[in-house]
Amino acid sequence: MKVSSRGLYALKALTHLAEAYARGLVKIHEIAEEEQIPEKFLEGILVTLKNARIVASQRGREGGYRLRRPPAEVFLGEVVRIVDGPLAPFGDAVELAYRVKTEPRHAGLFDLFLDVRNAAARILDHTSLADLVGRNRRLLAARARPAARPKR
Amino acid sequence: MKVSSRGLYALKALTHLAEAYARGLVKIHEIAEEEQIPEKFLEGILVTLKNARIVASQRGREGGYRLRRPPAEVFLGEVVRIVDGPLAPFGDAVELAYRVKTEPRHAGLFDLFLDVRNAAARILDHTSLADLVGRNRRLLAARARPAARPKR
DNA sequence: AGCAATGTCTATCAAGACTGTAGTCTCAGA
DNA sequence: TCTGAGACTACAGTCTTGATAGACATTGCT
Repeated sequence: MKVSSRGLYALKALTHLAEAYARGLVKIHEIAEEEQIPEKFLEGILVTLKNARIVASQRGREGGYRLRRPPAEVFLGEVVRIVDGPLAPFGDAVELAYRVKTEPRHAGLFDLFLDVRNAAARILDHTSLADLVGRNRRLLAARARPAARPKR
Repeated sequence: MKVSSRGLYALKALTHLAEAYARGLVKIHEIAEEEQIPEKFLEGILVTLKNARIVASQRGREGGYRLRRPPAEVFLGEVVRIVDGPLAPFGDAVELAYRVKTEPRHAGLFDLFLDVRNAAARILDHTSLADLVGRNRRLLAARARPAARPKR
């Protein structure tokens, strides 16, 4: 799997919407400005996310975007798959399983790729936008008082 | 991380060379034919691997390619990094660590990407060509007598 | 009703990467 | 010196990526 600029922007924008979830609609302009994303480019990304039913939009004055589900119910794996395709390092899970059976000389290789995919999926499909926001806070707090952090 | 056709071909070719390690030099033509890789394309890939000191070549009649190290000492992570770049889903490990510190609003995201990278590295940097060949054999054997395989 | 703000959509574009092909050069050995 | 093999250079077609422009549609407000 590879996360492109598009993917990174999508995740940053969704993080923004997650933090603003209680506030309701947020304008593209605000997101673009605060997250340092080219506004027009972000527009296209948000349309993709809207078609995938991750976000909803409201047109007209006082319009904007909002998450369609609570932040705790939007998982990063879903977002990455929408914007950047399958999590597998090569093809997708279905293709890999197929190749394991049809290319016996390299079954081990495709099987290994499946392991890598599953490792990524285990992380990304169990982390929600709410988890991300929490992680941000914890990391920030850890930076503020590094001495208080237990060693590990 | 994303494995391209180039990367897949590289890994297939190296698997071939690993299996033929005892035989010594192997001609490009043989690899291309048996592994179903466009010969001229494979040529370029092998040059890359030669420059990276993974394989060695011999010109002239009776020339060919061979692994420079025993198959048990060539790890897939190394190969993937040479052909397809860093294992991280975005940037590389150094950049991610840097961004965790310089983009506090998204520290959690980059930290998570580091987790994904580490999960992939844990697999790919601990699997050698020899492991791959062994895995092929085990999978093939499991297919030959599926009843004998313990359930799981 | 009409204006202004805002979001949507389509088209387009430039740059670069990726895949694959062709031709020529160079080297080693018979 | 001839031959078979890898090495190097160039290129073309296609796809992907990141980004921009501008026309169009919808809504709120006056």
